[in-house]
Amino acid sequence: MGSSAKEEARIADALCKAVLERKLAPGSKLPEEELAQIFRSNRAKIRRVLLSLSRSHIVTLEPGRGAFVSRPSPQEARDVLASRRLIEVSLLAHPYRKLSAQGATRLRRIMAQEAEAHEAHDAIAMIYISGQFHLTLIEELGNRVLKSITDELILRMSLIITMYERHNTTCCLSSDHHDLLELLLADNYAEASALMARHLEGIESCLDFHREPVTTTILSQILKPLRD
Amino acid sequence: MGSSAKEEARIADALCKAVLERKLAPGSKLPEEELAQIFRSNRAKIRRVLLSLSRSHIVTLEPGRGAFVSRPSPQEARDVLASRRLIEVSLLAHPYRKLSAQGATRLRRIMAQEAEAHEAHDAIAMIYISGQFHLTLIEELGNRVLKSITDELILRMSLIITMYERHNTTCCLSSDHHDLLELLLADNYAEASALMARHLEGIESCLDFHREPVTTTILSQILKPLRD
DNA sequence: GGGTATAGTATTGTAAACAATAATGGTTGA
DNA sequence: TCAACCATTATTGTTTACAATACTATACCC
Repeated sequence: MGSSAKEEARIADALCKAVLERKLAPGSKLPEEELAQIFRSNRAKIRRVLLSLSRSHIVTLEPGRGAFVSRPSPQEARDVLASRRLIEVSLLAHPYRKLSAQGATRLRRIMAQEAEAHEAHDAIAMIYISGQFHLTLIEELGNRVLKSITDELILRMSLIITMYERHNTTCCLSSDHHDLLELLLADNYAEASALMARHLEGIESCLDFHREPVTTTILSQILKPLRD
Repeated sequence: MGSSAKEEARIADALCKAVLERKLAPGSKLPEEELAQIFRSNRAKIRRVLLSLSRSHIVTLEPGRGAFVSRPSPQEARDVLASRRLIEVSLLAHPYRKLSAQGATRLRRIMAQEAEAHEAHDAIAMIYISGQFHLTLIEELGNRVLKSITDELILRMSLIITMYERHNTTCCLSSDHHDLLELLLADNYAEASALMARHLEGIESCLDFHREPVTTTILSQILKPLRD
């Protein structure tokens, strides 16, 4: 049975979600045995998952020392941000196809969740849902390849924000998402693209690459609730 | 010693090069034991390499059946082409930074190699060098993240061309590369971007997604010269 | 007291044997 | 002659034990 690949995907997803939700700090050690116990799995599977995540630049494998949550350098951070901006801004300016009614519905649904999380002051949920908004937008106006590329970029950006976020800042204004959808529905892609540029620049302006990032190496206790 | 990662990179590179040079046909079986012998390695390392390549969509792992060179579907092909077009065209229109003198030199050197291969009627070398031209361009005007993204897209495109190329067509006119460089040196990025769009569309126009692709499952004999 | 060396411990890396699964070929019966 | 079934073979998947390496703590010397 092909449940092995499924199980590995489950573990990888749990780890990615932990990164997205800023629970796994960059630099954290990821011991194989410990992960195997947490996910009720075995070292071999964990090992494959870590190899996969290292290919996505989420995890860094140091030979002989083990796996660590990646710590993107300021240069890598700038490159990731610029790449994401290039893709999203360009796609909005020259969409692969126009936003369908169905697509608009999907986006609205996500925005409703976003508002809900906002009401509940659930910052963690908001980060995740915000990512989903961007990804859905790319899938609707673009294609799946761009989506999977951006998926990885968003994950890497999560690490970047955790490392370099300036204090007392609130990233990713949800009002932008609302305005964005309005512009798309009005077929105003030029303005939508410009707004997206400002939106992403807004996130970037919350970063400070000079600050030496705190390396809160969180113990894996935090992963346990994410098992399933 | 960290020679293990090096060795795996060597094997992965050899396989990627074989894909780039159209020697490994899409659909070809990649038996673990055979690869281990060819590369004088062992199954464990081959296994990790195949897992890595599967994450890059170069190889498809079918549980219980083994690894195969990927066979991108027409839809996936269209998505890969569109994504690459988006990235390269947008980057030329809005480059991260202008082409430096050093960058121009790098590109000229690659174009010289291209001319050389053209003289020698070495079609295989030309494909590889042409890819290098595009990648260098992205590295010079953009950044490393975009480069590595495009690196993967070019590899996937190689599979796509092998599968869907119309007969009697010559893809990727090298004269375009020459004109492109001239435009960049003249600081005419708008025209360069337009030329890149035409250039990539030219490649796409050589494809025919209706044609059922020939599955020349090449035996791995062909890989042996690529061992080192 | 601090720094270095060393013994012990924990973790990662590798290999090999075994189990499970899918492909192959031959046989039998209609 | 063809098709279905079964046995054989080959290949993949998993587990285990072991080897190598890096970390930790203690003791010893300067």
